[in-house]
Amino acid sequence: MSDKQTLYTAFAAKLDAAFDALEAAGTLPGGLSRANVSVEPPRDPAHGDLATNAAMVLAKPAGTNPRALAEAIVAGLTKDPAIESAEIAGPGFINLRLLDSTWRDELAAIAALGADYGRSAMGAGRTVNVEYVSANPTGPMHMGHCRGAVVGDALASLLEFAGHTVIREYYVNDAGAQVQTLARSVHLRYREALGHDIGEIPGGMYPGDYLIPIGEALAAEFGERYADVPEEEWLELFRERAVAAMMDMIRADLALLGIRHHVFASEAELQRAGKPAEAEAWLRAHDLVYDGQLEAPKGKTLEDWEPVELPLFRSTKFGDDQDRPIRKSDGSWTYFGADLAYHMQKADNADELIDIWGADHAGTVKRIKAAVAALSEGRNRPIPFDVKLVQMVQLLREGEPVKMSKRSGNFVTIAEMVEEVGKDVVRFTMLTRKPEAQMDFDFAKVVEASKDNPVFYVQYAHARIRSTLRKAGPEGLAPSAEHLDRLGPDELALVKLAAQFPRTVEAAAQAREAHRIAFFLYDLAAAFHAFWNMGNDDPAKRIIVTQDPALSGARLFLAEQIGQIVRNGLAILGVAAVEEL
RNA sequence: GCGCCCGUAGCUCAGCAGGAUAGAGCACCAGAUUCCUAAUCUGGGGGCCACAGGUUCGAAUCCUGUCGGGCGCACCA
Repeated sequence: MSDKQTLYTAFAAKLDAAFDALEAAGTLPGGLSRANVSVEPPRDPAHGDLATNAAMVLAKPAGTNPRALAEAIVAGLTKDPAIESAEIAGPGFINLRLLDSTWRDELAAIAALGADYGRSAMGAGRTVNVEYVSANPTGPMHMGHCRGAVVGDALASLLEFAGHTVIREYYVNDAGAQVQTLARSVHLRYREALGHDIGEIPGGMYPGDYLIPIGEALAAEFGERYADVPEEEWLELFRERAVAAMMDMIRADLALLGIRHHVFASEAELQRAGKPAEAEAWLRAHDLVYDGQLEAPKGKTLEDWEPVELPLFRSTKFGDDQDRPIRKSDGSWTYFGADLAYHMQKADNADELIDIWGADHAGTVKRIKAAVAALSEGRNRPIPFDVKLVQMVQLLREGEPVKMSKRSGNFVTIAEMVEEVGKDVVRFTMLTRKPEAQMDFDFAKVVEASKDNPVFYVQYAHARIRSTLRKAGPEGLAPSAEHLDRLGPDELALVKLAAQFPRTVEAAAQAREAHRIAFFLYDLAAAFHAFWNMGNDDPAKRIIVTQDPALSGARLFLAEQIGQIVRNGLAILGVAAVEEL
């Protein structure tokens, strides 16, 4: 896939060749590690188009000083016809200036690749499992789930764009005490639908109205059959029906955000299939599980604490603070015990695992990482595993916190949010902050049509481009690559920024940080708006200059490609690029 | 007490897996806008990157410690 090569990797290759030549000539000793050599656009565009730190990094191991080495490298590089100039600056940077034609060619490359511009092959052949959302199936999706959902989904798309095969997975916790409580709550609603007096919903039960229709459906189906019989006769059935209904609801909520998982993995099925027991057997065989006693919790005193012997996983061997129980004293699996087996199952079908969790689960990161580390040993292959913690979002309305009470079941749902501000606003806003930082989400601000609102600002850039292109037709003008030589420094500056999209994608994928795409789009939009504004003062700088079709054609072509990149970036984020506002 | 995350302009935040003089928006100050593609534009001031050490040619970035803020610390999920 040579067409996937970015400008930067192309020049890194040239630099490599220059080093080979220097080694052959004896200027450089052979075998130096070039791992720390970078080729990047300098922060200050005045320094040129590309900069490399090669001389500084290699000078010491080469036994020479940066300046002398830089001169030798420069001498080699200036032979390349694509390099207009190479000069040494600062402590030993080599600044390269490329021929303008390089940037015109890049513009043409954007047009040729279209929606594929920026796609990378870096993940080719690798399958990554991204598990995200995984909310307990006990109610509708609310705000607490939203950020992780968007972050996970955008990350999955980013990794796909960077060439990975991605499995989008949701772990359904349909086996624990919580879903039994759910089943009992639904049973109440079932009896209520039959006309029984259920009084107040007892504390500890799920009080939400969303369970009423489920109770009604069960009443219609079963009549009085399960109304006054012991729990054993209906609990399992009601659990299954309730979970199924909850998952339908959750899937619908996720669809509102444009999220669709490939795999919904059921904890109950996992247990029925005996996976946790398999995991335990293997771990015991390798002395990674033993029967022992838990230490009493530190920092708080539990009155009812008493030591019990439990099967413990040696997570301390892999960096955890304490060994962790995989089964409870009644023999049933702990959440961790099942989750451990679940990660084993995921590792069967992927080279790499990523979990997106809420920050409130931070305390359990070490044990699950320890579990996967142990599994890596068992699989005789490393299973790279990353847990991304997503911080909470505070909802505001005109700067005032939105009051929510879990107890009354009164929380802002994702459905309500999407209805109020729209999917694109929710998604983009969630990605305008790095996930591990807390964020505010102000209903008033995120829909504001102003420069202060990044969602709007990026959308507006795209809409402006599209409206200009629409306007060009009737004027007898069209985008054309024929006279790209008419593009001047202002236009090429825009191209240079746009050309950073592919490396931004790779860097973001490498770091597993989709929000970098959002920030890149904001920068690109800002540069485009600035370019546009020049036309306000000077009509000759407008995109459409009616009396100059050649120039207009070139600028329209430029605008079209900028729009293409905005679309490509927004596509990764799962945000629609609008034609008009 | 222990662990994890965070600490960058008055405010909200970026900072590209160590690079050149630390950036953006808001707010503030000074200008522009009967023209146009204006759901505005141009310019300016403002920083001990919490603090102290260390690694390095070079640190906001990596390491150690301190201080401050948030979260977590069950056989719960």
